[in-house]
Amino acid sequence: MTIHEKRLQSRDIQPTAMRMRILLFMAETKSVISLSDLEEKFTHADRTTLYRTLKTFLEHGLVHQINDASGITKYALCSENCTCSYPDDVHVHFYCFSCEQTFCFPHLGIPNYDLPENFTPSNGNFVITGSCPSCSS
Amino acid sequence: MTIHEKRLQSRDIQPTAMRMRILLFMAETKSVISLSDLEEKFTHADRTTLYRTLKTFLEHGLVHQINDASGITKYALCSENCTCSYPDDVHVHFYCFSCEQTFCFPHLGIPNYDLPENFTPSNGNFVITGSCPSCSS
DNA sequence: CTGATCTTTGCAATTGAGTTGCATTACAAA
DNA sequence: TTTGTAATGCAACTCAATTGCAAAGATCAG
Repeated sequence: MTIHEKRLQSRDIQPTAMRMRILLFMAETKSVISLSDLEEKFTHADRTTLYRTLKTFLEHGLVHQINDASGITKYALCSENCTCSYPDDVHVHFYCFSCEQTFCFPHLGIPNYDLPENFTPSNGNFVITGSCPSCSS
Repeated sequence: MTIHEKRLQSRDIQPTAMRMRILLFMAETKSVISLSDLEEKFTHADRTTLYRTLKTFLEHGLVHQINDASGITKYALCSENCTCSYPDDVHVHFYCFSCEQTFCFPHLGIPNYDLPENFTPSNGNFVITGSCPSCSS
């Protein structure tokens, strides 16, 4: 059993061939991806399958979802011990408006905000927009 | 000349009847709205006009844009002296997954993050998701 | 092994937000 | 009033996201 297979099973996700390939791809690229990115990579697979795979990964806490300024939903692999809980596992992301790439900054956490009364937080989405190193020259 | 007319002119926006009505509506509701919200309110007006009005307001710094977990672009009036600059004028928003409403928390600013080298920030989008007072009962 | 059952995948079609081009109308300057 | 510019309305389109249903594959009991 591979490490990726274990990773899926530890999140109660049936490790099918398709899911293994997608997990492998996300682990290799180490970056934030969109559904379209998967479509470009897996031209033989159906859009719906890729879509539902991401949704399954999301529901089982294997990936987290990022809403950047592009309006396109992005996904990134969670760290091994992540439980996607607020605020500890929520971190900053960076969206480059030039190359439209999104980056994960796991070391940049978020403050434990003191919200107005009766506002109960459960998750967070923190995206800083700007120019990335490749586009800042 | 009304206060709203002045507000438009101070941002170099021609104060047409349509724009006055939309600004008035946004000032009255004091909340975060979407294009669809405007459509519901201004049934006689065209969708495109409302869309372009929001775009004009945005480009002239009269409103700021919020990308919450709903995937629908939201807008909120800026404070009088706001220049939409990062990080000083960027603040936290709250999205209720139950009633799907979004709230502005202008008093909750964002940290001045120390980003990795050559990442140049220009704007930020900080949304906390959870349950609002009306839905937390 | 075989059949029954449940899950996963593929195909087709739809929804809805966002956007654009162009014609028409309203407004402002000369 | 005339003329030019800006704003509005109408129609159509793009594209990400989503759903229903059928086909294929995996799992399990007998």
